[in-house]
Amino acid sequence: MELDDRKSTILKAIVSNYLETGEPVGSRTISKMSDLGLSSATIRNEMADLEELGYIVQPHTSAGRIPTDAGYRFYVDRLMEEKVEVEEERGALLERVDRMEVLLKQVARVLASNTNYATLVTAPDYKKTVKFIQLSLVDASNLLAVIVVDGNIIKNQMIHLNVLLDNEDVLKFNILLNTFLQGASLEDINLEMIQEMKKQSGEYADILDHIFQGITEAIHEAQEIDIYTSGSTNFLKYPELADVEKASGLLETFEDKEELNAIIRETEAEGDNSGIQIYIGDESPVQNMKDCSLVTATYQMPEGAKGRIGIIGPKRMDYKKVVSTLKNLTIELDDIFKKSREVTNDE
Amino acid sequence: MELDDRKSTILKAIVSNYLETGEPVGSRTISKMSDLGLSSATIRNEMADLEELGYIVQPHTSAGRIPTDAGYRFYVDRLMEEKVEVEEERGALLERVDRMEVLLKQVARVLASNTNYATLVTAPDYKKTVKFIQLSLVDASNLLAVIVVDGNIIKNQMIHLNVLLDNEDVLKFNILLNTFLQGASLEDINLEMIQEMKKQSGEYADILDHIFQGITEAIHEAQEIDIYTSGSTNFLKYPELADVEKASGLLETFEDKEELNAIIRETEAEGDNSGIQIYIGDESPVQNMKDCSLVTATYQMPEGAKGRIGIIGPKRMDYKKVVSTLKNLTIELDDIFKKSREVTNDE
DNA sequence: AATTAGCACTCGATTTTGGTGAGTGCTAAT
DNA sequence: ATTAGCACTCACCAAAATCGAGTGCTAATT
Repeated sequence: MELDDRKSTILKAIVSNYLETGEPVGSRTISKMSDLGLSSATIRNEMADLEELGYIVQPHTSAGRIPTDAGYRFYVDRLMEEKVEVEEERGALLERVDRMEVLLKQVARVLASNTNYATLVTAPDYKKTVKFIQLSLVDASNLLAVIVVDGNIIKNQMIHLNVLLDNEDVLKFNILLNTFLQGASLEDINLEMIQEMKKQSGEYADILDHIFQGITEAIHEAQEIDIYTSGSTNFLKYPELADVEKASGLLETFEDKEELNAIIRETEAEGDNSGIQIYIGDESPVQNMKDCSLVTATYQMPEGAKGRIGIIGPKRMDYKKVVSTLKNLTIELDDIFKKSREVTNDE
Repeated sequence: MELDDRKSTILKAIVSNYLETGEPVGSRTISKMSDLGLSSATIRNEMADLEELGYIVQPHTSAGRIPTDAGYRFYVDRLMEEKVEVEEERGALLERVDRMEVLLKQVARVLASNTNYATLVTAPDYKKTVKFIQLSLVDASNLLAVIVVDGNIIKNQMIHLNVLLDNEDVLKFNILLNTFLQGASLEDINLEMIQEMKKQSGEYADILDHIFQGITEAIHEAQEIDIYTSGSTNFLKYPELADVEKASGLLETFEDKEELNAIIRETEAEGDNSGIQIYIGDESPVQNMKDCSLVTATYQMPEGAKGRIGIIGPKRMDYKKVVSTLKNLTIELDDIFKKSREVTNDE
């Protein structure tokens, strides 16, 4: 199934040309464009072969050829020389921001406006163990619970009280909570643990119940996976996706964070080397996206937590540019994390 | 410019019919549909008058009539009898949720799925005075600032330290901060105030600087206006909006929270009685939305803070249903707020 | 044996044509 | 004031005609 040099060259020419123009490309075009110095007739013969091998198809008789998924795949794997080389000079795409949430939103936005595709960014998957818990009395009837999770994710929960507590009580609770929960991973915090704590707290058992409820909610919240998107309207810029049918399917998928998350998780499962993964057409995990390609990259925080950046666009996508932009962005992002350990924070 | 009864009846018939079918409606249809017992010829004469008055137009010669913006306006103001009456029995559309953020997202979602239009919901405009500030030492080099704003909005900020502080220092800061800032409205917290505090803190001035920076950021964040949207893909369901041109304009507007916010603010400015406002076509504040109608309603929290719920759809929209749904939702929402003062919280 | 020129052929895209019918405006009769 | 009647308009649709890019095949060329 390996292609000889000439076929490769021709396939590459076809794909490149199609990526640029979006029109099926004919033998004459290739004959003139490539430096092989072959007539269109010869090219035609080769194209017939490439079609038989499954790399290209004719949308209809008497039209030029367009790449199949396999054709794109071959192009991406073997033919596309990455001009990447991390364009140092272009300098920073990202503005340094301390808040994780804002930073990742920015990444999604910058990527979308740089590539003109739809983008998504997942928050890093922290270890998620409890680092610190604090209750404080905001006023007579409101207790504020603050939970700091590894990676400095902070969650708050306001707890309404129907008994009066003084600061001393609160202090006691704080000690109790921290003794039990500090260092515990979120998944491990379960009913047993809570039962045990209640036992130790004696008289305060029912208030504690109330408090636990709040804390549990906050913990659930901390476990939610955040996902940021941008540029979903870019779908409409590409004629091959712009019909109502497809576009609304895509946009719905893109609005549904749950599903997006499932998708991105799935891609994550795949073993990975360079950090860049490309899913072309039917290779992608979701039916709705069969006319699209998905390209993802992994970024990493100094502590090892990883997150993903991805773009979704038409199969006829500027893969070179996308891969290059993605690489640059992850590098920049890694860098920001490295340099800015000093400030991290909430939500 | 007032219409006699007959013209009104005819106009109403035209609009109703058009809302249902989306097709231009002809004289024969009206003649048969209405109970006026008039021939199509008579209707035709009346329609000619209505056209002259600017309430209806023909998309082309030899087509039926469709309402103009003025026609819709007249319908909405005078002809549409609201079947509303708050459908008690239908019961709760909303699930009770404590977290404001989740609740409002839910409102947007429910509204979108109930009406099949795009929806947006703004967070209530709290008074925004500082209720409580607390610093705590998370670990040796991280200080956590928690700020609770009136309405129980909570913001966190992690502050990295390059000096060692002990709990006593932190306690001192807490007292200082609360003395100065408690009860202050966010807008009032300015440089002068901070200068003053620094003076009083003496030796700790430069650490305080660092801390203020964090707090200021958190306050800025608290001032951001949250806006939640849902169902933007519904635009594509309406043929009159589904061409790429318009749809992408709308979707972009809808993705841009800044702009949305500006829009909703603008509508707010308008004096208002029933809480429901309707903007038809060109009446709407944004060019992109000239083929749409915007309907907004105001909800209110017991403390008086107000927020808005809105839907955006094609001009040919089921105004009755929308108004009714909107009214029911705001009532339900007001109710939830009333009943659930006990728990409020973060973000 | 590989390449190429030449040619008939295919088929989507675009334009042209003509027919159909819903709906109108106007006039004359009721 | 209303209505029946009629000529007229024009979007819409389908069928037919035209066009041209691009093909596959064959026979000639290197």
